[in-house]
Amino acid sequence: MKNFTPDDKQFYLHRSLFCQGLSPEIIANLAAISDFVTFPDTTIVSRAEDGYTDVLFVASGLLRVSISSSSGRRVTILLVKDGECFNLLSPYLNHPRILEAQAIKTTHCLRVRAENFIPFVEKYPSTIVNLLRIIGLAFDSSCSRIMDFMEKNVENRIMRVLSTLHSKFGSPLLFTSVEISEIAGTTPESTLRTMGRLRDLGMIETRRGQIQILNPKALDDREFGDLII
Amino acid sequence: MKNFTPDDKQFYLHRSLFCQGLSPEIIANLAAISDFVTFPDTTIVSRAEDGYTDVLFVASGLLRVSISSSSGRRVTILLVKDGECFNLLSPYLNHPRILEAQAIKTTHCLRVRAENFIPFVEKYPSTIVNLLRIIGLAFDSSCSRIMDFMEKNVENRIMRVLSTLHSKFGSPLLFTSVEISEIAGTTPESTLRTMGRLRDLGMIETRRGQIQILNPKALDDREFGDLII
DNA sequence: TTTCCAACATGATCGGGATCATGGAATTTT
DNA sequence: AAAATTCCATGATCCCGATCATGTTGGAAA
Repeated sequence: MKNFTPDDKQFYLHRSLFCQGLSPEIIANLAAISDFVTFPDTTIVSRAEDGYTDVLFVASGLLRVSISSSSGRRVTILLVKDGECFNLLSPYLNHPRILEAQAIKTTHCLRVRAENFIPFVEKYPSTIVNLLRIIGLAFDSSCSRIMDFMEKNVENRIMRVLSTLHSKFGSPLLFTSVEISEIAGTTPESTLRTMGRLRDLGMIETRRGQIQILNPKALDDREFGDLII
Repeated sequence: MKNFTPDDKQFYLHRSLFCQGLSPEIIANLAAISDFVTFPDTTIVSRAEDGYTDVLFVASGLLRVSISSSSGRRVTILLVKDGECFNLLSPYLNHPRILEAQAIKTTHCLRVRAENFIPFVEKYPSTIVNLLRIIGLAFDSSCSRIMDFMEKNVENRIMRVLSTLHSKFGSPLLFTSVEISEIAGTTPESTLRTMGRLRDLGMIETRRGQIQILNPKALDDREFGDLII
């Protein structure tokens, strides 16, 4: 990837969620304390408990934020795409975190070190509104997932995941049954069985590694608010 | 309850988590925009989707923050006791939320309206650090719960809940099996069966409405980080 | 083209925990 | 004191979904 000028940085930041509505001056300052980093596909960005505190603004590519258990099972919490950011909270948390992040495409990011991010936010408190809105939505989504685990069966959880992915990434979805199962919190077998049923019902079409959503509305379920992946 | 002077307000705020390390000037300002409110036992403080945006600093009593499903099941997300706060995020979220809050003891709070809270934080950006730390811990706890649902059986979840409640409220715990089950995300029957086993193992003692934790360490489980209730 | 591997598909089994049911014990109310 | 209510306790059943197993298909690599 070519070298990036300050203008390039501002270009990317300007279209990020975090910077919506912020003044050019603030964005310029954020650009000044950021630098470009590239994570090739499959790179592990951060591990659980490793104390990673950089804030990343994704310019292109995709990061998977997940948690792994000792039994080797992984749950995907978030898929961070261009315009979104990762690790906004870590600068403020001294405790090591259980989240881990991996690039699942070649991913270009703007990186801001915690020691620069904290003073930046304090200097420009108008950024707090966006910051807390982003965090708030993530928190509510997380609560929503807890309710899904309590109340919804595998079929409903997968329907919701497909619907959410569809509105975020469009169609067709380029995910395998393993990836879907890690998001929905189930097994690949159950995912395939469920998708088989949905296919029979004419709600989706599947090919190897891709899923066409034919009827997004039928998959929708807002009982516990918005799900964010 | 008697009338409260500004000094009383500052006294309570000073010992709250949110105000740790903040200057007296900031605390005085927060006191100035707050007013005392009392919620008698069983009062519903806010309902899902009702757009409640006041921030509450609990001075005494207990608030239960929970989510209910259409089938009538309730999951307890947080128990907010003195020194803790409720609804820090709502001022920043326009969407109605799925959380609901109820006083489960007579509860005295300092209340700050959203329209005063937002300018307050912007005026004193040093509050952000505490704010984001509190939110961050809650978010991580929420992720931790998702993992618990995925990986842990009812027995382990209940052990973890008991251990967490014990370190927060001390011994004996004044909770019924219904309340424990709503925190652990299971049924009262499973809770009683599990507690029966724990009793046989000599880890707890139970009486009607109270639980003595005899061996807190044996109940502890930190695989997915700290649980916050 | 053959080999190899990842992904898809589906059957069979098994168990954890929800659900239903029943009864007893402790408090509170009348 | 009797009645009513809430909580504790435990047995019986049943079902969803994890797990194990086996086979197929598609695409890439050798």
